[in-house]
Amino acid sequence: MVLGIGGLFLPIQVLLRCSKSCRLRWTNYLRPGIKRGNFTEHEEKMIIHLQALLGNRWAAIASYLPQRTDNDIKNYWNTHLKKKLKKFETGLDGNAKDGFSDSQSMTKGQWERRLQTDIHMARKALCEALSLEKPSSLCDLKASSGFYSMMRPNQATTYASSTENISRLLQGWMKNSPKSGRSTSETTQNSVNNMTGTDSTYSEGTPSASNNTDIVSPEALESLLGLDSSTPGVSQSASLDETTNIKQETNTFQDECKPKMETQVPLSVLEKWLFDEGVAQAEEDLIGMSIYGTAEMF
DNA sequence: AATCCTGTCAACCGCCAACAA
DNA sequence: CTTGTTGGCGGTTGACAGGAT
Repeated sequence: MVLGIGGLFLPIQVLLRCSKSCRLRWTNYLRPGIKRGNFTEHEEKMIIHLQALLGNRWAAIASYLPQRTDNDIKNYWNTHLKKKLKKFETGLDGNAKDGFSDSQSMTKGQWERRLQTDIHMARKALCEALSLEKPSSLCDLKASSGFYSMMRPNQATTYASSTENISRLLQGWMKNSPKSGRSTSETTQNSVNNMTGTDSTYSEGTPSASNNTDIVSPEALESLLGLDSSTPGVSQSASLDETTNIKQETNTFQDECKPKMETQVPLSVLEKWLFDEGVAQAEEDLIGMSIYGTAEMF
């Protein structure tokens, strides 16, 4: 049903929308330059990274993906990525065969390995950022339950409160990633500027942060992040050179974060499985990633 | 063909902060 | 300072489409 007004034919719904709805529809749907559907792998990786770093702060995440709306990213997270992480988590619970048995476009576990590498890179950037920053923050963080707690938005607030940290952290990761439409520093600063306004109180814990329900279980994410000192899954995923670096960085980080951590987390099912799969495939994937990384630019 | 189930996504809702009167 | 308005944000809902039974 349409109504004609002064030569303009408008859907009846338009007339019933409040200004707020109109704005929303414009920003989420009508605004020119919006890219819709079919998230690229790099976008997916960025979302995963940023979600891990920022929590469910979709507007902030969207600022790094100029062509995507926060709503779009939020939907994509809720419908696709959360599911993938869940699946991954299920796999860690000893039902790996169920988790990975599905025939998907990617080969068995490929996505997970990539995700693992992605998160590792994010962690690497985090290490760099933190090692540059006051070490005392690490002590605060280690007081809580390990690295995962740091990544949990409600507890990560201690860390996330420092916009400098976020900026540095993201720069650390993004310099390893295909450049986006905007330059890294530009987008980072932009986002940081966006965040400083409302997030100055973030360290105190915002409701949205504390209400975050998209949290993968500590075990799953710690394993994903390769927290445990024996991280074959991660090191197997990296090329030799990078493996060395990562190992060093990992050790550094663990030394800083969990110096007294003596209890070795046993190999997760996934890690065992990754171990079995061999280095070759992992390296192949990683090479593929770097190729992808340079090829698929915005 | 009909029904059920599931996935997707635009839109709505409520909360909060900024701003103006 | 108080109150009202507006805009931004994140969580959630509901309509719709497509596949499965």
